[in-house]
Amino acid sequence: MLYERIRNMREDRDMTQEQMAKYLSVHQTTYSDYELGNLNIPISVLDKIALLFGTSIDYLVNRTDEKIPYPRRKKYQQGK
Amino acid sequence: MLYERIRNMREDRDMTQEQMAKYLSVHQTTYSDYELGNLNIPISVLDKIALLFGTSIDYLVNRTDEKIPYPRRKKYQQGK
DNA sequence: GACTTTTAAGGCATATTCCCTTAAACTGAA
DNA sequence: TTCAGTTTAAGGGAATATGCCTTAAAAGTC
Repeated sequence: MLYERIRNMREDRDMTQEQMAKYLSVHQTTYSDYELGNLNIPISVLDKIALLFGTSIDYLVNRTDEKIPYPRRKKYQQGK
Repeated sequence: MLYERIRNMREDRDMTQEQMAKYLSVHQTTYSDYELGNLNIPISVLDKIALLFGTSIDYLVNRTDEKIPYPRRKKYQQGK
């Protein structure tokens, strides 16, 4: 499943969907649909999740098994 | 601009939007909207672009300045 | 200038998103 | 083992976004 890692990392941190939803400014049901793969996760959301979990988008979407994030850009502005 | 790097990497390779569109199985105008930021690029598309350009999604969306991607997963299935 | 190639804009049917309400699943204490 | 509280998921629908079409504009080429 595409977003299995996000679910696992959330559970590893003992966070609820409600907490994640609040952090991401979406509804709990929307977040649930993200984890279930019913909805495509927008880049802006993946960006925030990667930041929260200290990993890369590539890792979140299973492109790599390396958990450590790429070095962040100095001037990087968090996407809206 | 969010997708400026994609445009630059495409031009570096002397590819037209039409060629990119064909590779991604979308219309040229859709691809144009991607580069212009009029449309959000789905993960599946970013994945294919990263693969084509030999970089990471994180690099494409300006999360890092590191162009070289982490090693790909062995069993990684290209998302639809 | 004319011609070709490439990129962008306007418009629109369709698909998707996100939230709401509600239901189901899970937890733990009494 | 039931009951209340918590957490997650399903159904439905208004609002929004998507992707393609046609066409226009821009950029090269001769």
